[in-house]
Amino acid sequence: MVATIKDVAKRAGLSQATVSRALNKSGYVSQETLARVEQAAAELGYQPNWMARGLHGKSSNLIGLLVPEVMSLYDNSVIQYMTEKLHAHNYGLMLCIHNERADLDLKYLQLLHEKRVAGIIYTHPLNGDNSELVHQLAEHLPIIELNRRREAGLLDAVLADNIQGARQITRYLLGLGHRRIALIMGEDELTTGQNRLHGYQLALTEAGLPADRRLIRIGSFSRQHGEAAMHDLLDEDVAPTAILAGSNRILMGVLKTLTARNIHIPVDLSVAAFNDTEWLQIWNPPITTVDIAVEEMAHWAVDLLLKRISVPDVKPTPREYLLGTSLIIRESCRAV
Amino acid sequence: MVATIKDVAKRAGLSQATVSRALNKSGYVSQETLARVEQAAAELGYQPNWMARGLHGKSSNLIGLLVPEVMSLYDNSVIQYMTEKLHAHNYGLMLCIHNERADLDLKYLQLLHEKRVAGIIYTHPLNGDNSELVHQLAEHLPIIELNRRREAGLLDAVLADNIQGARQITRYLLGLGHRRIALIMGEDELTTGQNRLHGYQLALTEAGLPADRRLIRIGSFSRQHGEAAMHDLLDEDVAPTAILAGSNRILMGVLKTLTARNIHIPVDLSVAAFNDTEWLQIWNPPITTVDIAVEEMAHWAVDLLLKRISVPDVKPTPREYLLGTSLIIRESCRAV
DNA sequence: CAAAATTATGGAAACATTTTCATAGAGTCC
DNA sequence: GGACTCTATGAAAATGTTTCCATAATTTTG
Repeated sequence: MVATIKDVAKRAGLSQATVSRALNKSGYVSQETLARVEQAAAELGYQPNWMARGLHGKSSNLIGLLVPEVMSLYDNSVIQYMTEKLHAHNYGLMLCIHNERADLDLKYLQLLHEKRVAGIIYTHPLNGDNSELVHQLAEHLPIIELNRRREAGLLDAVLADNIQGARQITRYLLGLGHRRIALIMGEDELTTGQNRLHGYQLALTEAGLPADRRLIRIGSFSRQHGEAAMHDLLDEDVAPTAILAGSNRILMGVLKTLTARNIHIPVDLSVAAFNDTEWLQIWNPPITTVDIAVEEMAHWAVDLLLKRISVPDVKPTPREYLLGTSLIIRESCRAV
Repeated sequence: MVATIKDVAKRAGLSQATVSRALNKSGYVSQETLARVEQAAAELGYQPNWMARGLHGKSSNLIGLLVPEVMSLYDNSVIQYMTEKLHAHNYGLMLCIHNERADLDLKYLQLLHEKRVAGIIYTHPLNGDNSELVHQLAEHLPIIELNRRREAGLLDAVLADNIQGARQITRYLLGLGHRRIALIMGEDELTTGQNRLHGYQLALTEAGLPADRRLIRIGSFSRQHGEAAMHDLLDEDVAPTAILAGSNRILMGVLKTLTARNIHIPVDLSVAAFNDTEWLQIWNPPITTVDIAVEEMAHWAVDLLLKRISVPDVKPTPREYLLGTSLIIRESCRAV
């Protein structure tokens, strides 16, 4: 049988209340009493029961992380960082993966609510929209939007500066002499896609180039879309000289098509991507990409969430962190 | 304010007890009452409070998943499946990532213990060994070894049949006419590496071939080892005609080296791997590999754990599930 | 030196459930 | 037709904490 606070109290010859205060360093407790409590607790190997603890304040010591998948952006480093940081603050991390599906997302939102998590770090699914529920929940508990957003200024958010990133890499390609740069992008409803498109167009405009409709392929952030769009682009009268793949998944499709058509990077075509993965370094040739510091993203998200939890504010002014992007130049783009 | 069972009871004109029974489908409840309860619950948007629920039985409704990383084997599908299944049984999943480090692993083991998790699904870290603590913990709560094991027969385990898998793919290469098949493998302390080596040797022996020491490169499951070992093998007097990369990380290193040396797969060299990832399909040429059904692995692990939790047995006979492997033939190996 | 503030502790309520016990009507058995 | 069993429900206990309220002792303030 595991020791409860009652057992500690009995052993120390004190009341539960005092033991609780001593252990939590809340109210007044004398030095001597504190020592007695600590010794008794140690002797009994007492560990507070997490559930009973959470029962009172009505939030558990859990925070929910609801994301589309555990790869690319949400890979080891992000999740690892979050786990570690949260554990250090005595929070557990409850991971849910909605797999871009709104129905699963909904289920998990409810679940996290039921589990009375203290807060949620949330990435919208691509297919479907539960933001109504999200905003509703946000009235009771802090929610941080991570990496994606549907509407600006409503919730706290930690985002990549996608406008800047897209502009940066498009400029780079323009600098190499490319004039027909195609953009294969995913869903348009989210700021991610919108902003990347925006940054791309911005760079073109700055260079005095018109945005050619046929070079912009908006579909989904999927391998299928990347594959099909790439085929399509190659079948155009005037094929592009550079491709900007809007995500890792899209990139996979692009690469698949190029292999199938026996088109070589970068001699026949330059390719650049968004976000970095180890496989992009391994690829022959290594792929140039725009990346963000994911650890930093994780850091801000957790930090902000913990702050919101510790200083409850009924209607806080939404904060927004915009993460700078960095261009990782490899060998997949050549000058023309 | 969130609705409690009390509110539901009041609205339905019943007692808390009846509502509880109705919602949990435990004791006797009439059809009519059940309907009333469900309607009231729906109207109030009632969600049971998880912690009050867990307070009763002495274990939290959490189970711990302690794994090295969230990629390759432990990717979306595995974690997604586990989350879903566990949630369906009213358990939460607490994810911890030890990143192959024994010190982190230790920390998380203690943490999971403190949090009174009802059980742990556990994958040993490669660097270092906490199995003593693991066995100690296993006396109090069910622990399932996942995918890796240090010693047979002590704990419940869900493992891939690595002997069979390695044998299968080695046979395949032998069938293509290869006689000099190199194996680049990781740590030897875990059954994973041991068994894959064993299966490899088994297939060679069956074919009446001697196991050439110089073709076996045991190091770590890392990209670095793959890279170095591949270089080394190519510098041998008689270079191998086929490479068996012991993990995805090792494979990355192998591919990197081959690119650097301008060696083409499969014309110059055949390459096969263990475990499947989307990038293996994308690679040019797509890489042949031995894979296991990860969903099945997740399924057995969760199933077994839930069984152990529901039927507590002080000293259960350890169960072992061995998952069959399947050979996924792509285009990275050619007949010689 | 009296009043007020601070320090220290215990008793009991509160948290939201589940579970046990009690009660009682309705069938069923012999 | 009495003894049982089955069905259905409610009251209350139990779970392990934290927090609120009360009570004193001690210290500070005016």
